[in-house]
Amino acid sequence: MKNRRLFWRIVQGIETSIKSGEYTVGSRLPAERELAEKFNVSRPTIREAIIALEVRGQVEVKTGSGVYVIESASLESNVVNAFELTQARALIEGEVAALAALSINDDELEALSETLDMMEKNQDSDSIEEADKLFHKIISTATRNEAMILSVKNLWSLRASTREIIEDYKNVCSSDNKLTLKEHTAIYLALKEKDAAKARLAMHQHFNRLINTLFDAIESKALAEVQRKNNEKRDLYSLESLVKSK
Amino acid sequence: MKNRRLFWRIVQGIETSIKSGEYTVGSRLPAERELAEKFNVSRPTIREAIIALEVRGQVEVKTGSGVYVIESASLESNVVNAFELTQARALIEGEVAALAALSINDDELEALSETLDMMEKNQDSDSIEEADKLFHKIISTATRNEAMILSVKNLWSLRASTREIIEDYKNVCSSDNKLTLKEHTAIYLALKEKDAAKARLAMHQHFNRLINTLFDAIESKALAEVQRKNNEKRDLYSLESLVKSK
DNA sequence: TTTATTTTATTGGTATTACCACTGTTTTTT
DNA sequence: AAAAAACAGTGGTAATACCAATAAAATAAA
Repeated sequence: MKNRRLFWRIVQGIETSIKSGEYTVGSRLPAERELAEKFNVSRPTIREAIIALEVRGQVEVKTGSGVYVIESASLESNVVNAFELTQARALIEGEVAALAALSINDDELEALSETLDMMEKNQDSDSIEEADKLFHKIISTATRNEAMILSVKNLWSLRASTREIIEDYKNVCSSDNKLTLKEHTAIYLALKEKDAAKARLAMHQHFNRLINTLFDAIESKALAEVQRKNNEKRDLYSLESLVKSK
Repeated sequence: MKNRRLFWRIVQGIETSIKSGEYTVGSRLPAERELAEKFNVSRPTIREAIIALEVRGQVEVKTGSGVYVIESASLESNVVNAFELTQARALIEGEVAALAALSINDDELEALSETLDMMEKNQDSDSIEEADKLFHKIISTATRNEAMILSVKNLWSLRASTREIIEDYKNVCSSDNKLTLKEHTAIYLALKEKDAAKARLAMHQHFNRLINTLFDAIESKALAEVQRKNNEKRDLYSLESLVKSK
């Protein structure tokens, strides 16, 4: 997890300065020579950091003028909370399951079955998360649709990107891993029957339970004010209004 | 469109070398000093290019050892064809429409209506594409779910990333823009009624027609051998087997 | 001979310096 | 007052040197 190379430290430093508002959107960063002095590194190192920021789409470099902070720079990732992510996963992976039911093969079914065993035998949270990840990955692969696979992958990296979400998920999964196993099994059976509608439904139920557990987990540790907001949102993120209208 | 800064040329050069198979996946790139000589630039410039490639996730740098090509580096973009993309958009944006139906407001409905006008009045393909893009973007925004919005955005950038897909889409959209307008209107009306199921269905029908048009367009210009393959795939990408099972 | 250790060459990591090209401002000229 | 020229500041690139980590080769030990 350590940033070995020096320029990553600079990237991090500049990023936090952008987030904190020290360098406002659209404004110019200090000159490379100044930044070099400020961070006590050489100018090439500063340049490397700026290029990394540029490739990430956070700054824009104008020759002869300066380095400017792009608008929609930093904020994007943090606005996604665990509920939004879970709802998105429910809807997208629901369709993924339905699609996979039509084209999954015996090898993949076998691989799915193994992840169930893995989840049943190992009780440590790392192994469970590993099995969980593999389970969903196998199903997305079974769709034979690279665009769907990429979408699922993007959602997963979104989950991994935010510390807050990681925390929330960890609490939920490790506590109720028996439920998770049960739901995974239901999905597996639906896929085995090649029943698209049933697979979609099972996937929805899996995530719907996850959403409710998330709410309970957060409520149990949250302040009263937060509770109010969540109760208002509970309807918003619930799948039930969507499911019933089918 | 020109790559002003020198290191972008190097990035491009190395990328094409990776794609062409000159540098195979997992293998080591030539040393920085060699690359500098090969491209006739200085070593710092090579380093900048490598950092850009690293941030993009195409290579991995191991201190003291070398620069290695990441596995999933080159292939991703090209394996997604127009059919896969359209199927994925159908399924995901179908759910997006259903979700949006529950939370869309009057301002957004008004904005949607304007895109319909725009598409009706302007007949040039650029304006139509602009209106199309805006239409789908407004709906995704109406979900109030950043993860869904991001997913739609990712699919759009996937569309823009592959020249082949752009070509295919351009043929379809400009030829049948009256159909597109009609289908967009149906989606709009369903959203106005706040009918999630109807919105999803309308979105599915929109993309299902697109898939079929894509097949026809490609068949009309393709060779006999390609035709055979496509006919086999037609079932695979069709939504009908999914829709009927609901 | 096999294994462990040391040496050595190679590679990336960083710093320093210098000079160029581009940009925006200031000053000078018209 | 407007246009042109000079200037200072910025990023762009190059060259060089030395450091640190790695991996391969040579050596020593078993």
